[in-house]
Amino acid sequence: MRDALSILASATVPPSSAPPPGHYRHPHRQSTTSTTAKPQPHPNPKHNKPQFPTYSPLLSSYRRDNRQSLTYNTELASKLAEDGMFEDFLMISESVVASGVKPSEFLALLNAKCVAIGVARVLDEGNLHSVVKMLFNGLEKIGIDPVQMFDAVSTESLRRECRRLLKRGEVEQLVSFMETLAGFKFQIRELVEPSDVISLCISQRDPTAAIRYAQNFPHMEIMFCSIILEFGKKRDLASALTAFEAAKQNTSTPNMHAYRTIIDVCGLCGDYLKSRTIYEGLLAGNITPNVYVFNSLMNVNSRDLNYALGTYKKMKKLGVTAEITTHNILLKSCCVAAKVELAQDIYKEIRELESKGALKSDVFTYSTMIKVFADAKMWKNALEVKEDMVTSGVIPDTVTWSSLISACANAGLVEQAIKLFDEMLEAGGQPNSRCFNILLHACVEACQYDRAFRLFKSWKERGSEQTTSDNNLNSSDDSLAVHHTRVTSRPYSHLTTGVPFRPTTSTYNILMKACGADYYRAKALMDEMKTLGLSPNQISWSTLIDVCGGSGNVAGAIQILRSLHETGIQPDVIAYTTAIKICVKHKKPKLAFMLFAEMKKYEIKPNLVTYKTILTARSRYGSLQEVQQSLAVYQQMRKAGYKPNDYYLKQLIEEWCEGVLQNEHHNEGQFASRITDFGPQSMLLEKVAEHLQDSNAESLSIDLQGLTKVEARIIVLAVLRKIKEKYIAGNSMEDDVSIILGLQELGSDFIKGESDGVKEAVIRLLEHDLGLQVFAAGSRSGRGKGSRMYSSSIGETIERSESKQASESPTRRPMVLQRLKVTRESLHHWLQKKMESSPLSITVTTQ
DNA sequence: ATAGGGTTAG
Repeated sequence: MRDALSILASATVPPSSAPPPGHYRHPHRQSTTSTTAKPQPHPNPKHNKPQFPTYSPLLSSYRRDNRQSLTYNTELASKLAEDGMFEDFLMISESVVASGVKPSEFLALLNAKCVAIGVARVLDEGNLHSVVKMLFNGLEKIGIDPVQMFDAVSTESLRRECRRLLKRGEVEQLVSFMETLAGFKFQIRELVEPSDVISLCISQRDPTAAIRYAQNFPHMEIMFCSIILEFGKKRDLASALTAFEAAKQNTSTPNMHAYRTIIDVCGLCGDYLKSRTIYEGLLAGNITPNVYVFNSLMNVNSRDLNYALGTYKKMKKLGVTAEITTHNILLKSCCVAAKVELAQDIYKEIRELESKGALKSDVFTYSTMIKVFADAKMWKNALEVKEDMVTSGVIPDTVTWSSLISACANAGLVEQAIKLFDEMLEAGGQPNSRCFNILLHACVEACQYDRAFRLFKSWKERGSEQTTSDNNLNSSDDSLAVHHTRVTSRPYSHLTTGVPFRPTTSTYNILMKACGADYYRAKALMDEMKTLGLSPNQISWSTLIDVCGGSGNVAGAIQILRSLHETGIQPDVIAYTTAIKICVKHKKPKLAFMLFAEMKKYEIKPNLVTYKTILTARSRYGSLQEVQQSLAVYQQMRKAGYKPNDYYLKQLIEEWCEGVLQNEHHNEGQFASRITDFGPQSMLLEKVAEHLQDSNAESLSIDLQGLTKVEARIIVLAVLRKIKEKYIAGNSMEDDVSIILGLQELGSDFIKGESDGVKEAVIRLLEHDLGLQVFAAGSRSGRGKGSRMYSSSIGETIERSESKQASESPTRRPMVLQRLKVTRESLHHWLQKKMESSPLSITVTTQ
């Protein structure tokens, strides 16, 4: 009591004296009381009601008489609390308790409503945290349980504050508040819905706050898992991982649930490698993952069949029992990898385990297996699985039926698909949009476009009938069925499904494809889709481009692509590839290349299909520039990591190169080489591309090292063709053409291998076929000595030259880079001759 | 707590 009073007294002394030692004072209050002893309006302008002033008569009277009644003191405390002056409230409270009043007694006498108003006031002032903490600490020190002091009304003001912070998105404030309240044993779950707090943390990408909040709950592990999962759903792997690490720190025993959750999240975020790292972390810590962790790991990595199988083995080795889900995931993995046989083996194994009672196949097992066969177009096997299923007493669900129908659709069996659809209805199955779509697609795949439209129309009509007149269902049902039976002589029960039909964007996309080349019909479908509140997706646009182009309207197709940009939709690779295909199909290679350049401008990466499509744009050789263009595409393709095994381009290059010979009197129409002679790993196209690059224009050196005869021939011809094109364009030859053959040990034959016969083949081509002059030019011997014009007897010349060189150095035979030189003069002569025999070329030059 | 079905380009 004395202590409290002296503190109280010090609060009123002028600023010249020592600052008040009160530990209840927060900085703000301290400054106002120390700078002025005079009354002063509350610093918060919104706060109209003046605070309980330090000079108030109540306090003065208190100072005058220490021995006032308990009632008076509690009234005073309530009043102070009501005005939000909790420092003073605490002083009074402390003095009351110090005078021997039991905290619970004091508490009972306090006006709870005043406390509630005061709490609300303090919270409104915005200095929530420190004030609440100060108050609670003070209460605790006195021996009053803060929770006890908060009745329904004041708790409601806490709750209101929580809602306000939540609405404002003040995560830090809210979570700190929660921590404080939880520290005083408040049931924070009752103040604010935990999922709302977590959601706020997730939306603000604040995993730390979420974890801090979760730590206040007895079942924090479960909350950690939901935090990890929620971040995953937001595709925020980094935050999910932070939450996961925190979860690990907070639990003494490894939380398998958290492990499997983070692994699932890795899958959601597309980072399957990370899931492996996490799993390896478990193994490294000598912790055996449970079956859920293994299932999740296998599922996330199901695109990598070997990994999934390896994990399965590891799991067995560690003594973890695989369950049906584990096997289902393995089947899925096989399905993705299109490994039908392996899937069959696993399926057999499952059935064997089942016969032993170790396992029970479920609807997932059968549906997945049906999908395996559906993808492989093995519809009969798919139907067999259905029989297995029926004998095992497992009821097919919508997904099972859909997969079965899809199996027939993929095999082009419309009738069978419809039969299954009917069977499904008879069995009481409820088709959904996906199922309807599969059936429509079955018709489209089999080019039964009319049928697709008829089905669509009947389903739509049925849908509206059901919504308008449910009572007339039966009569209209029958008449409709009978009508169709008469027209088409089939039982068509699928027209009367009794299930509402809700078309989706996919439905419309499938139907748009069924429009064939009828652009206006496809366009009308797209409009209809929009009126139903469905939005066209990338597939819709690509299909529309395809239909438009297919109708012969290339400009229209490109226009659609452009309009996509204008409406803020980024066309995807497929939209561009489709447009490029249209250009190629309508023999507009320039447009195709323009679109190809455009897509790259928009940073849309071409894929294998795009490259293959664009490379078919030039089916016949044209100008050097055009060949260069194709070759540039080829090089990009290689750079992007696609296999360089393109038949079209090789053919194009070969044709273009051999074109050099077209005007020679021999070789008419006959290629000396065949494209099939190129090895699969051939660097030919790379080399040709290199030689034809404009940057290489002045370099007249051809390196034939490591090439086969056929390849060497193509390269030489390519360079000659380039020279010819340049010549026609007005660029004359400045130098000899140098051909590098390879290293040769002096006096010996060429190093045996692929280069065998290259020299002879090249010389034959140049001298015999083209009538050019060729010199041998070993780099060691120089022009005067080693160079020798080849005569008609090539072999003899070489032999003489070689034996002479050999005798010069009998003991040590150095390596020499063998070269050939084609003289500038003979090239000029050849070009001249070609101009004469090719009037078109002359026309080009004179223009 | 995990697993299965539909539509676009070569």
